Amino acid sequence: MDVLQELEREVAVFARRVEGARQSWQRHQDLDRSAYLILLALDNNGPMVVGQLANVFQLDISTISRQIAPIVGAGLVAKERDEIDKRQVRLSITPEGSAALEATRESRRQLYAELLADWSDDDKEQFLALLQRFNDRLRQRQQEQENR
Amino acid sequence: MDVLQELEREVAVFARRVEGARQSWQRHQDLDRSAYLILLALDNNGPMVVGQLANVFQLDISTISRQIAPIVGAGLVAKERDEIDKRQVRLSITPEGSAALEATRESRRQLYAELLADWSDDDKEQFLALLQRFNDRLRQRQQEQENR
DNA sequence: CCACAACTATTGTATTATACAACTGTCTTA
DNA sequence: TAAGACAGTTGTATAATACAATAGTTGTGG
Repeated sequence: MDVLQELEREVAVFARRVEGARQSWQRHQDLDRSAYLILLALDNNGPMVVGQLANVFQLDISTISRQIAPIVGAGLVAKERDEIDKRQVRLSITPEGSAALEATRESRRQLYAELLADWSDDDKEQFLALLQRFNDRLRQRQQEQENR
Repeated sequence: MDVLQELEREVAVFARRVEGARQSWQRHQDLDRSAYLILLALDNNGPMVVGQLANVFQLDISTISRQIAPIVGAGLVAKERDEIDKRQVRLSITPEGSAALEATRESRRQLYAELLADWSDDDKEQFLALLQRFNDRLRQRQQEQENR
């Protein structure tokens, strides 16, 4: 068996499946994918400007600009011009945003608890470690591609 | 550290990243994602009808119907009405389709060889096994959701 | 046995996520 | 200080998807 080929295939299927599952998984009150990821980033890193988010997600600034509109409208993130460089727009998570993030996070944690109910702690930790390693590698590669 | 929560997050990032990487990874002659996955399925399972493919990928029949048009046009899959049930359309991979699939597969195998260059064989096998297990679980869950 | 309901696939239409282009306002530098 | 670089927004285009309407085919209950 060619492990690389199998892995490649499994990753392709995985991406497709996770993507497809988005709609059906999502409970009504949950944040949608882009909002969730943006709030996660702001929660993790503290306030960020639009371009930084675009960079993190490897998306066009215009895409982020559009994705933040509804979550700013909903009061989940605050938007203010940077005082030092007035071109930039600084985004920070609000208390309401934190609450919404926590709710969605909990809802998803539940889902994963169910999905991985029969996995040993060791398996879960292994999977997490390998996924993180793979993600780091992908991030690194994307950086390289930019600087070329 | 909450392993489930970390895992959930890592999966979300992973899906986003793999999705985003699609364009930049894809060499010019390679099959696009939908063509690649459809040819993989036909190669694996033998001839299938449109509805079966839709079921495998959890997509609407109309979506598959549209996705097969270009690959039929390119001669990579053959399309014929089922003789027994003339409503159905039977799809099978052609020799050209097999060749195209093999080429894309090899190109991706190369990419993965590079991405995972410093992984031990053991790590790769572990990751593959865990991914497969997770994918199986997702498939199973989607089945459950349908029958409800 | 046949009319009508169910099913398969296609095509029309709408939505969503995305990128690129044009533009505005701000900054930096020669 | 004028010219170019930069950050973000908004307009427009494209791609992937779902749902609705339709056409052709099959199965079934009176």
